[in-house]
Amino acid sequence: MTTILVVDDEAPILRALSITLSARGYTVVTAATGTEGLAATASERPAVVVLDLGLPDMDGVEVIRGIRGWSTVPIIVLSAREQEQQKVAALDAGADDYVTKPFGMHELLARLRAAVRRSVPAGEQEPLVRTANFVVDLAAKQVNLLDDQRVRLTPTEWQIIETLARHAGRLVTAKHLLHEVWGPSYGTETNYLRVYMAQLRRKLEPDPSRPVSLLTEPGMGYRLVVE
Amino acid sequence: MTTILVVDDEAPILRALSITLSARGYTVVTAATGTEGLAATASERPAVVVLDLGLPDMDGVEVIRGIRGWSTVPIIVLSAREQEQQKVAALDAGADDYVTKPFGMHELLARLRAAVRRSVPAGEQEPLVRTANFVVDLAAKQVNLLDDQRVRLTPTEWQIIETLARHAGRLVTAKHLLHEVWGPSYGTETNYLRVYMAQLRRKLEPDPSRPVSLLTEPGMGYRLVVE
DNA sequence: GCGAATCCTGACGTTTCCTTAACGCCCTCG
DNA sequence: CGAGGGCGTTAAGGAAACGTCAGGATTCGC
Repeated sequence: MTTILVVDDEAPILRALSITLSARGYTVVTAATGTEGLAATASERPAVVVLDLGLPDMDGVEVIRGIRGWSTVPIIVLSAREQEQQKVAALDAGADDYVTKPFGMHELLARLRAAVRRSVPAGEQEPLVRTANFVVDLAAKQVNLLDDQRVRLTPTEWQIIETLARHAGRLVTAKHLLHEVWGPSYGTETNYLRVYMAQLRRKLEPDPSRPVSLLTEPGMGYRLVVE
Repeated sequence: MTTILVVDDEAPILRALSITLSARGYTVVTAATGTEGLAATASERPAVVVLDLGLPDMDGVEVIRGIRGWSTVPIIVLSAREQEQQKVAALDAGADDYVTKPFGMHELLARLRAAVRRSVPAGEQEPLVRTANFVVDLAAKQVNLLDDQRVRLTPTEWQIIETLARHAGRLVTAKHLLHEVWGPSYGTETNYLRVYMAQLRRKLEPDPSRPVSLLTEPGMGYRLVVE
C-alpha cells in the first residue's frame, strides 16, 4: 500500500530497514546509489524517501536537489555526520527530516509515520473532485460519471486525471504534467498529452470535440474545471 | 509576515529564540505554559509552533494533542529528554519534528525553514487581485469577470495581466512590461503593448474605449487599478 | 507463447496565436 | 494652422500549437 524508498549503500542497513519496514506493512523499494535512487523515485512513486547521505556515486545534497526539482515527496535523511552545517545544507536543499546514525529504529519509524501523515492529509482534504460530467475520487483512484457508472481508465490516463484533479480549477502546464506522469526527464513531449487528453475526453466528456471540463489553454497547458 | 509561536517556560531560551527569530524576519509570539500555548495557537494562527515539552502546567504530548484536535500547523518539539520513547510519543501525537537540547541554532533555523516550506502549500491562500470589473487569480492563472464568467486569455495576454497584477495599483513602465513578457532584448517595441492592451480591454473592460482598470499613463506606461 | 490491452510515434488537417503593417484619432508644439 | 509623435484599432499572413487517426512496439495476463 504505502511504498517507501530506501537509498543506502550499506547492505546491512538496507536489509535491516527492509525487514523492519516490511513487517510494519510498508512496501519497500531499495536503491544503493544516488542515480538509482533518483530513477526509483521517478518510477516507483514512493510515499516517502529515506536517504543516506554517504552514497558512493554522488553527493547526498545533490540527490535531494534532483528529487526536489520535480517532486515534493517527503525525504528523511540518514547520516553519520553530526556536523550542524551538514544538517542545514540537507534541510535547506529540501529534506524534511534529518536523523543521525546510530539511530533508534523506533524513532525512525515514528519520524516515518509523521512524514507519511503529512504527505497524506487524508482527513483534511476532500478526496472527491466534482466536475460538470464526472467525479474524480482521489482516495479510491477511480472516476465515476454522474450516474455512478464507473469509467475504466488506463494507468497513464489515471495519473493525468489525478494530477489535474489535485490542482482542480488551476492551470497545469504541459511541463508539470509530463514531469508528474512520465518523470523528470520528460518535458517537451506534448504530443503524448494530446493523445491522452483526447482519450480522456472520449471517455469523460459528453461531446469530446467540445470539452467543458478538460479544457486546453493553448500555449499554456490544461485545466480541470470543477463544479 | 510569517508568525512563529514559541512555547517554553525558561525565560533565557524564550529570549534567545525571540531575538534570533525576529532578526530573521519572523514575527514571534511567545507563551510560557501549555494553556497559554493552546490559546495562542488559536488566536495568533502561527505558521509554525515551537514547543518545549517540559512545561509546568501540563504534559507536552497533551499540548500536541490539543493542537492536533483542530489544526494541522507544523509543530517542532524541543526537549532535553533523549529517550527514544519520549520522541516516539511526541511524534505519534502529531509533532512534525523533534530537536534535542542543547541544539544548534542554525539547525533549528533550518528545521524551521523546512516546516514553513511545507506549511505554505497547505496555507491555500489564493492571491486574488480585484478590480472594478474583473478578478485576477494568480495561482490558477485565470481571470474572471464579476459574474464569475471565465475569460479566455492567450499566453501573452496572461503574462501582461499577471505582470500588471503583481504590481497592482502601481505604474509599470513600457520597458519593464516588454522585459517581463518578451524578454530582456526587447524594450522599445511599444506597438506590441498597444495591440495587446487593446485586446485585453476588449475582453475585460465594459467600455473598451473608456478603460477604468487598465489605464494608460501617457509617455510612461500602464497601471492596473484595483478595488 | 499467444492475445489483448496499453503505450509510443508519426502524419495531416485544423485551430489559435504572434507579429507586422496600415490607418485614424488626439494632443502638442512649432 | 499644419506637422508630427504617441496611442488605439483593425486586419492579414505565417508560424506554432493542437486534435485526430492509425499503425507498430511493448507490456501484461493467461
